[in-house]
Amino acid sequence: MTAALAIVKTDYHRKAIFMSQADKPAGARKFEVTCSNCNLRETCLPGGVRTSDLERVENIVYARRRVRRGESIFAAGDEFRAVYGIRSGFFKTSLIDDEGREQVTGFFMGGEILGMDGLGSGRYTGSAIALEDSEVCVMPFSLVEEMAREVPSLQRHLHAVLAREIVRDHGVMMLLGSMRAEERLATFLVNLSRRFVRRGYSASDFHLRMTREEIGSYLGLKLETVSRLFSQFQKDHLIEVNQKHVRILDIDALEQVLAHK
Amino acid sequence: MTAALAIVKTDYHRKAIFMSQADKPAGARKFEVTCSNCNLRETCLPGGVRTSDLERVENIVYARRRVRRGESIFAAGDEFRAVYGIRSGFFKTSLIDDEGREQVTGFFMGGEILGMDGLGSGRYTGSAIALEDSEVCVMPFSLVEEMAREVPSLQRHLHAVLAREIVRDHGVMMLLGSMRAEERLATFLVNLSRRFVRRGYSASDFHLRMTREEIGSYLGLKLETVSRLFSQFQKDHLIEVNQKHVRILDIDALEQVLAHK
DNA sequence: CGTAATTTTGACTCCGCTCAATTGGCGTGG
DNA sequence: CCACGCCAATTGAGCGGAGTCAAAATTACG
Repeated sequence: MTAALAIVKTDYHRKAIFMSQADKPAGARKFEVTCSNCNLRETCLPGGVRTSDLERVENIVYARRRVRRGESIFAAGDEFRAVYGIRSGFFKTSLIDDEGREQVTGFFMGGEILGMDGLGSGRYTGSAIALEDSEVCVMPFSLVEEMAREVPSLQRHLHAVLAREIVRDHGVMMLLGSMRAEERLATFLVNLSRRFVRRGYSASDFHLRMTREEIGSYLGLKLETVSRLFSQFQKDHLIEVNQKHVRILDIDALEQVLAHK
Repeated sequence: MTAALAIVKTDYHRKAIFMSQADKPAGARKFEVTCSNCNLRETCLPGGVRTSDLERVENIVYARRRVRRGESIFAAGDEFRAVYGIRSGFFKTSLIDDEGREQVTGFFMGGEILGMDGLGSGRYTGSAIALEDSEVCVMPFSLVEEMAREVPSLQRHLHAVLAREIVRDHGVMMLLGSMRAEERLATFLVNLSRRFVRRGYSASDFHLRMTREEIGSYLGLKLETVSRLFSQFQKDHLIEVNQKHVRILDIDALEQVLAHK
């Protein structure tokens, strides 16, 4: 009990330090949904933490923050303070190189974690931008680290989340390094579909939140090529496309696109 | 003192469990060089751990392991038990996809850490293969996690190492997604050069441990293209190449290759 | 020392890029 | 409500960079 109180105290101390305009608590809203009853918990940071520890662990969510479409939750070069769990919405992360070229490094949705790239250097190396109105859970990293020392299951899951990002990146490297254009787009669609399913959305019917240019950047293709491939896939009865709306007609065939070189 | 003893005891317990043919301690050799007097400490896992804690932390190096050129320290699918700090030598990491295509995901040298991709799933997702006779420090991950809970500076550095890998991967994504062939190879050479310098080797004169095919796989190019680019760079007096030996003649010009699209 | 592996170089091909014009969707303001 | 303008997406024509196929040269290694 003493220990628990000490932790709470520390939390408030940290919160005072951490407080900023951008991340201030949204009043009582904070407690409407806690990690305990969040349906995205398993993919998110507190995943795998057992119920008895969860009460303590959910204190790492220091605030919720709403972001509108087009806004960023952090930008390259910003001081690293927190990682963000996506409560709702859709994001892209990207890097800008010296010549101003944008490289989209990923698309992220509910339950996934943003901002881990800042952990090494003390600054975020990329930016995270909302592609639709969204809400994120702000998890000050000093709290995460502190709690991870005390709750092994949280520590393990933090490591798993970091490793998952590394594995994901390696997958993208494989995609960019050794796949042809059609395979890249098919992979992209299949991957999106799987992630939507897991969140209870339709596997075959969804709305793309990103532009052809953003898809192209992510896949190492030009936007015209992406557009042509969508048309091609439609002609081949693999999908139906209408602007940002996609319906997958033949997921097996789409997966076959990957299978035969 | 009691605490210290308890840890030591735990270490031995873990070691007994962890013991395997592949990773068994190489007798007394283990203690020739410890983390304290290892010149690669700063890049490696114990980096940033202060001297007073170092004595405890160096117990995470449970053994040294020699690997000959061509041998792997772990392969995709192997059970994840440890991460490996490179004591000496040179490695590639790679993935094999369903069609048997290899994608080289990175090249690694002294002080760098291998195996972190296994952390999430309990199995390594890629393989690490020595490109020359090498030696690695075996760090059982259960020990690393345990110690990270007790030594905050180790915890922080572990996170930094994981994040560094993520940032590195994002850099490769940018390279693969938005650079032309010459830019890719120039980036690769400049990057190698910088890493050699930091380890006390020549910035301009080095031996490539990998084949043209491996470079090509890493850079998303065919081996013939890599070969042609080497010849091209030589013709332009940027480098001198003779098979695996490279001498950089004009590092500034090489960096310029990146600058102008 | 002989065989296999790696590297280089050439000739040709083709996938994805560039440039350009057109269409469609959507919010804003008259 | 429609007209306008802006941005996103589509589609076409032509080109060029990197891939493919092939052969020769050089090196590594058992």
